[in-house]
Amino acid sequence: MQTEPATTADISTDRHSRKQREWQQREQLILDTAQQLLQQHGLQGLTMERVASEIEYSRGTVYNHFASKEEIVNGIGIRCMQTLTEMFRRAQHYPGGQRDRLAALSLAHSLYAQLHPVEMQNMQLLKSPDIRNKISPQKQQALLQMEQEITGIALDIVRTAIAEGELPPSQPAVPESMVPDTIVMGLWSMGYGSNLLHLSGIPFTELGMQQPLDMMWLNTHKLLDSYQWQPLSDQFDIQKLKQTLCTALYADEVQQLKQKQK
Amino acid sequence: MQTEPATTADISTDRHSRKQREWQQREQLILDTAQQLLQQHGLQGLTMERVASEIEYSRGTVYNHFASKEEIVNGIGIRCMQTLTEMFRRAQHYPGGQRDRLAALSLAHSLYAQLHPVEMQNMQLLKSPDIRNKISPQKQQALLQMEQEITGIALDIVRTAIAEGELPPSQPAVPESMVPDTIVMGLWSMGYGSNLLHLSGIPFTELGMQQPLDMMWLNTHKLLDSYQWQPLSDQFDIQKLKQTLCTALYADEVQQLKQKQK
DNA sequence: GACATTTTTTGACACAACGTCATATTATCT
DNA sequence: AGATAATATGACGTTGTGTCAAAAAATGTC
Repeated sequence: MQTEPATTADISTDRHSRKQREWQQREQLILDTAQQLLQQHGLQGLTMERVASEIEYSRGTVYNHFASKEEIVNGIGIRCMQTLTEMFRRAQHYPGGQRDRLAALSLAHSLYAQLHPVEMQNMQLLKSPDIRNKISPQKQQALLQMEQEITGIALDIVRTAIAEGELPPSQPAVPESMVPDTIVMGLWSMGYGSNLLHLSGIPFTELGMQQPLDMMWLNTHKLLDSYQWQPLSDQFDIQKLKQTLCTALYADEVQQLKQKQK
Repeated sequence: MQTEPATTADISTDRHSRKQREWQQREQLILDTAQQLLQQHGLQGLTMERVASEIEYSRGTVYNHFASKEEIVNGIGIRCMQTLTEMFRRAQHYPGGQRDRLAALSLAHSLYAQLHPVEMQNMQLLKSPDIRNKISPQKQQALLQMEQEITGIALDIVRTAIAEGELPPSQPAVPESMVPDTIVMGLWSMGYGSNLLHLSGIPFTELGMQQPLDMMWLNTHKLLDSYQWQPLSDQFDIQKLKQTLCTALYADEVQQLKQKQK
């Protein structure tokens, strides 16, 4: 039987730790390769066979790392969440009001979705029950942990806003304890939905509408306004804010995006 | 070569029309069977082989109707949109303010998502490019048409609301011509996102949050409020409205849902 | 009703990918 | 160097796909 080198203890001999390093390095190599295949050829084009031949090992070896294609996709998902988390952290420390920071999360989410459309779309797929069953509980847990981290950042910002008086703690029709959840979930679902609709390829213009992402920024602020989150959007220029955030926090990503669209 | 009987003309001889009827009947039978397989065994469990054996024809025959599993899923998608449209139409004719009607759409969407989780989730899958390529443009068109119909209903309601003065035609930061789009897209993406997040199986309670659907109704109304859509939600009881709409429009669906959760 | 023609159905075939596992290979330890 | 443990390999059985020539059934003609 083959077992993955223990990840916890056992850094005693540097021999072992080297092995471990190599193992993890290959794990990343596999994920790199798989992600590339996913981007270039879609989920269909991502097969264990191709991954194996690409990294110049045999299929069996790949199976030593990931028990199925689904686990690979899960692995890619985790890495996605990691980079998204990193973008969120930048927003979290943006020197400005909490409202700006929260809005920045929204922006980050949509930039990310545009930069990694395929990954984004396939993460959704990971959620369906019959696919979930093919992923070890451990690895599911790892993904969940990232999700937890990300929501944590958002919740923190809202709580700080309340503490600092930007946002009234009590809202009509919402129990006080639920206020942060509700706001975070509102933003999250709106962002999530907009991004997925954007990626869906529905020709909105033919349906007599604008593109979802153009309206998302607007609606995000409308929602924040309705919670009386100061400053309200008629007191500043939301388009300007977007520009500012883009250059201050996400210059790199915007750059990449331009590159990509060219 | 085998060709599908012409769908347009040629009802001349009743012999032909009978054939055609039989053909369409079987098409439905296939979709029925496939949908059932999808619900019970997930997308993995839906195979041409099983469908064929289930309807007691050979695989070849199934391929005469649908060139691939993807086309079957597309077919299921179209039927889903049809029943959703029907639910939307009920909302459209609800005797009440336009705001109530639009809110009813939101409700319908979420009831539907709860009743047909698997279908809902897999419709999203249809949107990824590499799957799209496996569906004939014609059949894609059919799906698109349903989408068009559905957005049409929503847009109509908003326009009527403006005409009747429930909703100010001009909004800060939104070009007047874009107001209906923006509102519809806001609601759509929020509903879409909430529903998908709800189905995602993320254990929100473990992340210290409520369930998405509980907050969706609230946030929907917050959003409408922020557009100054009268009557604002502090002038009536949104929970009460939900109840009313459930019994007046969607008693059946609510019933089914209870059945299902039991 | 018998025969020709067209339509529909069938299942065998070639292919692609999956996941397993006994065996071969390589690295490590003494 | 020889023993032992870790790792990699690829052949194998299985399941599913999509195609297509041939069989079967239905339809049209006399």
